[in-house]
Amino acid sequence: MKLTEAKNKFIQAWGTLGSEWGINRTMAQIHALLLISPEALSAEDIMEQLSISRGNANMNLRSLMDWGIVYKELVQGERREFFVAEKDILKVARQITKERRKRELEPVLKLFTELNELEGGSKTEIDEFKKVTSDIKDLTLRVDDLLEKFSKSDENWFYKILVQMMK
Amino acid sequence: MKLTEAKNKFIQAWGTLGSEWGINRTMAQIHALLLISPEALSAEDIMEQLSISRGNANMNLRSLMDWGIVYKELVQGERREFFVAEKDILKVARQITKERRKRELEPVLKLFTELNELEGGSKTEIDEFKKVTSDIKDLTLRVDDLLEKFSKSDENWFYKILVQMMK
DNA sequence: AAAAAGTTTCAGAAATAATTGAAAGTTTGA
DNA sequence: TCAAACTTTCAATTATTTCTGAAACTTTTT
Repeated sequence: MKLTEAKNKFIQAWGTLGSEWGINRTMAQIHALLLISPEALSAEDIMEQLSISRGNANMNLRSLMDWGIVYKELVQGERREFFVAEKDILKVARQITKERRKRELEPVLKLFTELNELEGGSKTEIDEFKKVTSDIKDLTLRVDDLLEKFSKSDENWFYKILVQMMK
Repeated sequence: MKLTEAKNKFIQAWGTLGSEWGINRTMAQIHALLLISPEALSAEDIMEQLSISRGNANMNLRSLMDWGIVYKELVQGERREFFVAEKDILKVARQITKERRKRELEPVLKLFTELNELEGGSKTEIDEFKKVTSDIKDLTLRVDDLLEKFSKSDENWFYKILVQMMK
């Protein structure tokens, strides 16, 4: 397999994986492209290599920066901006975990906690509702906790989670 | 908060969470509805409560059954079919983990392993590519392994993962 | 200060995903 | 066997998400 082919496959695969997990395909592809690029790329480079418009490139680059996994890089004597991806994969994973937890898990967790406090007698329906929401809340809390540990961890995350789990 | 309101909020939230994580909103809503229902529901019940068409209900129910988190239930003397959700939330989580691993993680893992074998000298570009894909593959393997442990675990999964991690 | 070089925004267009509804298919039991 | 009761499928429609491209904006240089 040639390098170019391999690169394309990687970008494609990263895009597919992203969109299967709720991340915009193009955003994932830009990320992939930057990940495997030894130097910082300009918006033009990205637009060209992925055949996308300036607007699209710009929006998704901004998102990637919001997620904290791509940075702007200013090059001496160059007017335009360049972009680099965080290359430490563990750091990337931690960052994504942290953001998704904050944006998506935290809000439902809050709701489930509220729902779980639903007062009322013991009609079958209410019992079932309380049981299920309480179970879900408990599991979500455990997962959320584990993800939090991971997102705050250093290289020894495996060890840290282990300790945490023994509590 | 009244029960009806709480139910609706729950169904809504489960649908949103689903679609944020790559699962069809309606599929997640049907799942939510069944989860909090004390008895099995017919396709009609579901169509009515969520205001969706027969075709939509049917397709998503089939998907839920493919995922192994909803079952058909035959009621004595009733011609039509009823559906129940798996109520053991841990079991549900395990099942979803198992399926997504199989459908989505396994294929990319396979690709990354291939890409990682890319032969070739030591041009900066090739080095970078190898480095990144190898790092990603390693992390993915660890995550995949952890998820596999979880999806095959019993109630003591925390303990089991812990043991596994010590190896 | 104004032109040049670059960046951002956003309304409309295009692409993708989900849904409907009606026709085709199945199963049951008289 | 056939008609009633129910289920499945799928082409066409609708809804949602993503993308484009041009205009507005910002910064730098002369």
